[in-house]
Amino acid sequence: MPTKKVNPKKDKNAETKIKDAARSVFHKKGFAATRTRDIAEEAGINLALLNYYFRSKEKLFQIIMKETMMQFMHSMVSNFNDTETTLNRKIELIADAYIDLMIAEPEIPLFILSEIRANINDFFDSMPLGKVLLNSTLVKQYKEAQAQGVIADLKPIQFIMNLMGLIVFPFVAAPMLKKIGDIEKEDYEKLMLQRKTLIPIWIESILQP
Amino acid sequence: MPTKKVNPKKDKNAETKIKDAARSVFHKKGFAATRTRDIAEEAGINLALLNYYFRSKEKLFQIIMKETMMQFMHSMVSNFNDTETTLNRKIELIADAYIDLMIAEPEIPLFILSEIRANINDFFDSMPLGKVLLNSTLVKQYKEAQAQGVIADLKPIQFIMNLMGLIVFPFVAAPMLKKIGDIEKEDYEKLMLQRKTLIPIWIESILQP
DNA sequence: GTCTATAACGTGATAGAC
DNA sequence: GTCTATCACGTTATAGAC
Repeated sequence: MPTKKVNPKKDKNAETKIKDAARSVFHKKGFAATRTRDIAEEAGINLALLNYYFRSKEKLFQIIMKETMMQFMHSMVSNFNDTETTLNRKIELIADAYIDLMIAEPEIPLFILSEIRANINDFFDSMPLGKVLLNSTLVKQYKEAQAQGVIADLKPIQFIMNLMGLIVFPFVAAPMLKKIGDIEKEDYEKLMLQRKTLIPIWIESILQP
Repeated sequence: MPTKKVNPKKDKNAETKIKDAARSVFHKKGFAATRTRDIAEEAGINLALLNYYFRSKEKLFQIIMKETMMQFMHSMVSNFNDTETTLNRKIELIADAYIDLMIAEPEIPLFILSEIRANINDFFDSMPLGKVLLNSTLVKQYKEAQAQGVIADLKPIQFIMNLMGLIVFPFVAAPMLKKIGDIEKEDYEKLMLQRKTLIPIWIESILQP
């Protein structure tokens, strides 16, 4: 059995190189602004190989889009439906997981929002996200807490908007906010890490009855 | 002196029709995904007229982008720098103005965020938004309140992220949130109107020391 | 599997008649 | 000012040699 190579870049075959490059370029520029030549160049392969392996730009994009959505939704769905954790703890875990993900891949949220708008039905047809969130354990616990009167009377969807807005918006608007605040990348990440602990506190104070 | 026509669509000349169509299509699809033929069709004019009046797609886009940024920044800068209003009142006015604007033109926030990312330096070079917000009256009042210990110790930029996130995110993510919550356009607008009064309350409770 | 060369197509832009 | 016809170019995709 051959030992795994140490350098992860060196032992990648052409197909993997193309996919990785495609992910990077699509995430940064979106479908329409991306040229297949950009991807080939970034991957360091011949342009014809892209079509050889993936048939078309469209098909390659669909693969990347699907994987990216899955990656983004996965921790959401699993965190939202954990039956072992309290409401407050879930909020901590969600903030933690998403901020880590977006520090690692800051292009993802704006990519998803832009491409979903361009192609709204394609994705929701193939993944019935529809009722998943509103039937989640998190929302059940939220409604229960409301019935007990321990949190404010606020629609679940408003609560989710607040939670996601506080978590995601600073990443979606990062280029603008960095300019406004004259903040370097490393300092911006520190601000985001602070928000991991602050957001659960803020959400709690918002929900005070 | 000729009386103004009643129907605003009928008396528009070709140049105005093109600009209005361009704004609409660019806002919806962004620069890269927009074809000049889309604009011409939407405007109901001949494709050649677009170049006759605006020279190029690029030039036309720059005009739209500049106007849109101005529209979006205008109420921000003026509200942020009003010396007659208290901090709490400013937050109310900002939420009110922005939610009204985005109900009227829901495509604007995602358009701006996407195109700024694609073209980050072009815009901030021509409009020195840099220090405008952090030197604003609002931020001065915010710091003053902190010095007096009446609000929590939280960096101004974090405060602005929260405020903007709570206001803007539901519009940026509207297509996704509508699907998740199974919400129609009119009901979604009602939720947004509720947030006008809720956001100032939430911000206040977040800032509780 | 990988390359070069080129076909096929879409899009931005213009020439020139009216 | 407005139109038709067309050019010029960039981009996606493929044929065919190796």
